[in-house]
This record gives sequence, structure tokens and C-alpha cells, in this order.
Amino acid sequence: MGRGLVKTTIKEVAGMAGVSPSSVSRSLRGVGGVSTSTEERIREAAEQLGYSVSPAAYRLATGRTGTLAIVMPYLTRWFFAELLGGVEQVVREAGLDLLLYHVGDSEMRQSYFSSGLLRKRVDGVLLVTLALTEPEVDALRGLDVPVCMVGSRVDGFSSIRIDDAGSASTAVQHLINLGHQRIAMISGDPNEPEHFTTELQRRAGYRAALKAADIPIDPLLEAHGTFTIEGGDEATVELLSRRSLPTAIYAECDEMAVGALRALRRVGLRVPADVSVVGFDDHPMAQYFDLTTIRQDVHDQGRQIARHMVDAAVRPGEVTPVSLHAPTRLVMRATTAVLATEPRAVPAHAGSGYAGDDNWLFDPTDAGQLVSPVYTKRKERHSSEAHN
Amino acid sequence: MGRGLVKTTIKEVAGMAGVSPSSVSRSLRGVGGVSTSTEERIREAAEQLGYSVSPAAYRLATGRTGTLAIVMPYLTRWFFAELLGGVEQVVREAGLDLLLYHVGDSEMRQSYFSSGLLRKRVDGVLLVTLALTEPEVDALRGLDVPVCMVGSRVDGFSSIRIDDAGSASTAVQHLINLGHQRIAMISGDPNEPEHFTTELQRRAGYRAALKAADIPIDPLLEAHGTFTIEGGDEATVELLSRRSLPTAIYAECDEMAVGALRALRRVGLRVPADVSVVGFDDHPMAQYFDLTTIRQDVHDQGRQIARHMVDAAVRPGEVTPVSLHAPTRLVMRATTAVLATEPRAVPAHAGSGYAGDDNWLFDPTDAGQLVSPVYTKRKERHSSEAHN
DNA sequence: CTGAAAGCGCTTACAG
DNA sequence: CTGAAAGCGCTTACAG
Repeated sequence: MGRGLVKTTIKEVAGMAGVSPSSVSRSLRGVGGVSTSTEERIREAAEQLGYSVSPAAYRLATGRTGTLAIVMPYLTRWFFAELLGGVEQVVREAGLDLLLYHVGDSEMRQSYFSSGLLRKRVDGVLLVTLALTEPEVDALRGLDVPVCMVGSRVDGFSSIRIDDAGSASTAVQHLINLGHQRIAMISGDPNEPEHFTTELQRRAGYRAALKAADIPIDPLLEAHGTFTIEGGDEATVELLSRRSLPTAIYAECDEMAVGALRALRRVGLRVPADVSVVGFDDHPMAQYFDLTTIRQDVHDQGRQIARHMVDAAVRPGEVTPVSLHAPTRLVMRATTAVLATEPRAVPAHAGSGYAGDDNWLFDPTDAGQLVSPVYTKRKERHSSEAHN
Repeated sequence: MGRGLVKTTIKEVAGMAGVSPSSVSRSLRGVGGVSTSTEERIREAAEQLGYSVSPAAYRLATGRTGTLAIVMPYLTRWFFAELLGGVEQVVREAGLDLLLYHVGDSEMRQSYFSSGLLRKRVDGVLLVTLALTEPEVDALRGLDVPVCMVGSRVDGFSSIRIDDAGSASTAVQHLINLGHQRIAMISGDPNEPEHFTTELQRRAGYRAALKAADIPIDPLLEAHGTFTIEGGDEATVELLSRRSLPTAIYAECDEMAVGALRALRRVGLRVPADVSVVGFDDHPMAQYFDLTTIRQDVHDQGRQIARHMVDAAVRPGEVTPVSLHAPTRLVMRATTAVLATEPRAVPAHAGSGYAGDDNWLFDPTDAGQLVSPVYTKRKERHSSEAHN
């Protein structure tokens, strides 16, 4: 019974409708060349038998798989999940299947592209924020299907991306405009094997903005970690353990920015009174934390590149690669503010008294002060005069 | 060239190795029945030609797809992304492909299972937190492949789940143990068409705990929204607009709990001094907000059920359905506390002065107070005596 | 151990 | 408009 339902074949439909299998195929595929009367009978028979074409047979006969693949280095991080949502939507609407591949470390990646993992099983591939090696690019070209990318560009492949470097510069310029000079960057690890293009670009943008403003680049103001709250927290702790302290922090992503807020609050530094923080991405959390950040529409980027990939996959050879650009913009919220005029909170020469001296940790003007939900210990108030 | 690489066929390998295609197939599949010498030649030829079997032909010949499907109502929410990560890992390790399906509203779902979308294209299906209708269950049975579920159970299907009801009761019991009686619940919408089993169970657990403690169930203490920060915020606002106020809030998920924290802080209510809050899931955010919650290991659940699904798919008919249970436990953090002995913060008879009366909003004993990062306006301190 | 042959269920020129 | 036939690239009994 169940079995019978599953295995209904085109031959059976033909038998029931009293026509040849060829006609059934033609009719069902809507290729034309079938009279309306037989078309009707075929439709009826197919429906009654609950017929659906065998993907395997279809693929073997046509060489088309009706399947697209998306390859991502992370599944759970917001950016990737969000993008996946957009892609899945468009692919599904187009009636194609979406194969999900997670690639981890670079060692793992080797096998992905060089081995025939994707070979013969997809009509198109979407690579998300992967910085490809030459062999990898070659292997992908050898697939002989349209390859699309998010976040970076490779000759002959389609892509969509934001201006990471430019947007990073905007974020940093915003801080500069507020009077900050000692602007730290917390970034992804520049030395990790699978260096993602995103991190590279956002780092470059930071430096470009400083350079353009004639602010010297200080290695003591750069720290890195993973693209997570934890990573941002740790990188900030790292910054706070050096003798050169920032008045502002640019984080390469919002998760890291939130980690920075956490670390800052833990030691009693106020944002933005003592330290300004700007993030990147406009993660949903950003709104909650009232974080100034760079906004991008990730879901829409997924939709856009997926639409292109579907086109390219369905009409192979007819669609020329495109290089799409998605907009970003600075969203100014409450974690950035003008540099306090009197130098107090973060002396450039913090020296020994840094963590111990309770005085400089507090600013009398605490309008708009942000306080950690968890880490701030309630303390006695200081009068304004105590600072002067 | 690229083309040549892609289309290498078993026949070519056979030609190069000087054997029949049958032998090549046997050898490559490791079925045995091939001498070591020819085996060697075949391996060499295959490698040199970069041969990989055509999935389409393999599928057509064997009837096996080497593909599993995961069907999820959400892609971007933490729980689902986390689960997906675990599943993908195991499926990939087993050398199978993973097809991703996103199902939205119930209307959309109709077509998913009844139409032959999954038919003939997967060896197994994993349904995530979907409350299936009878027709849907029948359609899935008709697929004639192992069906697995996360979060609920259906006869004949394998499943993994936590004890949602029991865990919810634990959370609420924790509040009861702290002396709370007026315990509100913010939940998913019980009337939404695609009612997920999770929400149903967690609601039931709340009521069961109250009932067991002889605490009457008060409809005024139940509000609902979506399973998001926004939803939790709105549901809490709803609670705060009624004349029956809670001293504690149980949220069906951490996202909602965080929304509750936000709403509470916005109006100046302190957590846990004025209101205790307990969540569910142990979302990464929970740690950041120091939220008391129910912990579950979602990634591991994904791995476990995926492992079973792989087994069942690879050896059809040999694996009997299982019903797995994953553990949970209460993680006590800083958002729950004993009910204040003197009735002050949240009078059961709040009446008109509720939002207007500044006095009762503040508690002199503010050790361990949590303050919103964003919404708390700094105010003049009241002396302890002002309250007595 | 080895090979020839049939068959998996479709599509696609090719004849009628 | 319609049908018979070949072919897509494998696997799998079936003979040798």
C-alpha cells in the first residue's frame, strides 16, 4: 500500500490514461505537443495515482539535479543563520532543493572541494564568507556549475557583498568625529588558518580611517578573539591589561561589541561616558543593547544572491556572473558619545593605579549612563567635586 | 576539459583498467569478489580519471538516495540553528547529504507532506518541534522511510525530547520554593495555528506546578507573545497593565525572559528585588543576563537523533524506532530571589497608583540589584526611611 | 574471480 | 499530435 503509493511510475500513469509514456512525460513537463483531451486524461491519472517524477531518473536522463548547495563555515552564528533563511526561501520558491554543507577548519575544507563531494550532485554552489585558496577555486571551477559567493569576490564567480572596508572606516570615522583618537579595534584572529575575508576587510577599514585622519596606528590598541561575545570580552580584557588605554573601541562584529560592553562594565567603566563602543552588523542584540553599529540586511543579501544562483542554475550558460553590492549604514545609538573634554576617565598614562584607583572610574556627569545588568556593583556616589 | 573531468564514467575507468564495468563497480563499492591485482589497477585508473560515482545513476539503480531531510519551522532562532549544527555534523560524518526544508505557516505545511516533495528523494526525515496533524502523519508514513522527531513523539516514529512539562514545573517550583505565589507565565500564543508541542507542554508544566502547590491559576497572570525578545517584552507589558501583578515571571523561553527583563527595567522594576524571572533553554544570552533558567543541550540532541536517523536510513527495516530523552536541569543565576517579606514592591492590590507612584518602585535594599543597560534612567536615591 | 545483460524511471530526438 | 527506441550511468543477479 504505502509502497504502491511511493513507487508509482510514469508507465502506470500512461497505462491508466491509455497513452504512451512519452506523452505522459511531455504533458507533465508542459513541453507542449499534447492535445488538450489527452492532457486532461493524463492529469487525472497522475493525480489519482499520486504520481511524482523520480528525481533520480530525471537527473540521470537530463543531467540536471534540481539541487543547489550552500557551504557555510558556521551554522549557528546569527549572520549565517540569517543568510541561510533568505537563501532557503528563494531556492524553495524556485522549486529546487537546498543541500547544506558545513565546512569547519581548513583541513576539512581540502576534501570538500577537491574530492568530488559536490560533483554531479548540484546545479550550483553558494559559498558564504570563505576566503578560497587557489586549488579550491580551481576545484570549484572544475565543478562546471555556477558558483556564487557571499562576502568576497573571485573571477568568474558571482557574488554579493557589502563594502566591509568602507563600512568599517565609517564606523571608525564616526568615533573620530566624536573627538576620539585612542580608538582600539577588537577583531578576529588575523592568524587563524581559515582567515575570512570579512575580518580582513574590516581590519583594513579601521586602519584606513585612522590613516586618513593622521592618527598613528598603535599595535597596543589592537586585540583579537573569536567573533563571539566571549571573544569580544577577552579581547577587551586584553586591551585593559595594557598600559595604553582606549577612549573608544571599534568591534568587528556586534557579538564582540557586546562582549566589550560586558568586560567594560565588569570593571566599572561606563559606556559611553568613559569608553565609546561601536559594533558591526546590527545583530538583533544590538538594538537591545542600544549599540551604535553598522547595519546590513543579511536576509535580503541571501535572497538576492539566491535569486541569481537559481537563474544561473536553471539556465546554464545564459547567465553571466554578477558582482552585487549591498548597502550598509551607520546606526547611531547610545554607546558612542563625544570624547569628554577634561581628560579623566582614561588617562593615556594609566600607570599603576588603573584598576585600584576608584576615583577615575567614575564620572560625575552620568546622564545617559549605561550600567551592566549583571556586573555593576552598586557603589557610593561621589560628588562631582571629588574629581576636580 | 573541466567538462571531461566532471563526466568521467565507470565505463572509462573500466576501459583504462582493462576490465569490465561490473568489476569496477564491485571493486569501488568494496563488495568483494575482485582479485587484488585488478582491484589495484581499478583504483589507479579511477584515481587518475578523478572518477566519482554519479549519484543520480546510483540512486536510480539502488533506490537509495544517500540523502536525509531536516524540516524546521524556524532557521534563525537559536534552538533550531543549534540543533541543525548537531544534525549536520553527524549526517556529514556518515557521508550522507542533508536537505534543508523550512516550513512556515500551516497552510504551507499542507503541501509539504501531502505533495510528494520529500517522496523518492530522501532515505529519512527529521521533523523539528512540529505538532503534526493526522493527515500529515499519514503522509509521512506513506513516505516509507524512517521518520524522526525532535520535541514530540508519534507512534512509529523515532524521537528525542526533553521533559518540557516536567522542566517547566521545576522552574515554577523553584519560584514557589522562594515564597512566590503570584507567578505569571509569558508564553507562546496558544491559539496560533501551528501550535508547537513545546509551548503546549511548557504551559501545562506551569499549571501543574501551581496546582500541585494549591496555588489557584489566575488568567490575569498569563500573557502571550512570540518566542522572541519582542514577544516577551510585549507580554510583560500586557501583564503590567492588569490590576493583578506578579512577584515572579516564568517565561517559556529565554528570549521571552530577556524581553521581560527589558520591560521590567524600563518601568523601573528591579530584578530580582521586585520581580523574579526564570527562563527556559539556557540560550547563550541567558548567561550574559545572569538569567535563572532550565538548561538543555540542544546540539547534543541534534547529534543523538541524527545518529539514530543515519542508522535507520542506512539499514532500512533493521532499526526499530526509539524514544530518546534528553536531560534538563535548573541553572540558578541572579534573576530569581526569595520573595521580600514585607509586602512593598508589588502589592497584590496595585490599584491606580501603580505606574505613577514613584515611591513603591524603589527598594532600599538594593544589593544584587540588576539595572538595565539601556532603559534605566538614573534617579535620585531615596533614603530607606522614606518607605516606612 | 569475471563479464554480459537486464533494469532502475525518466527524457529526448526520431519517425510516423 | 503520438509512439517506439535509445540512452543517461549505475547495480545486480545470472552465467561462465
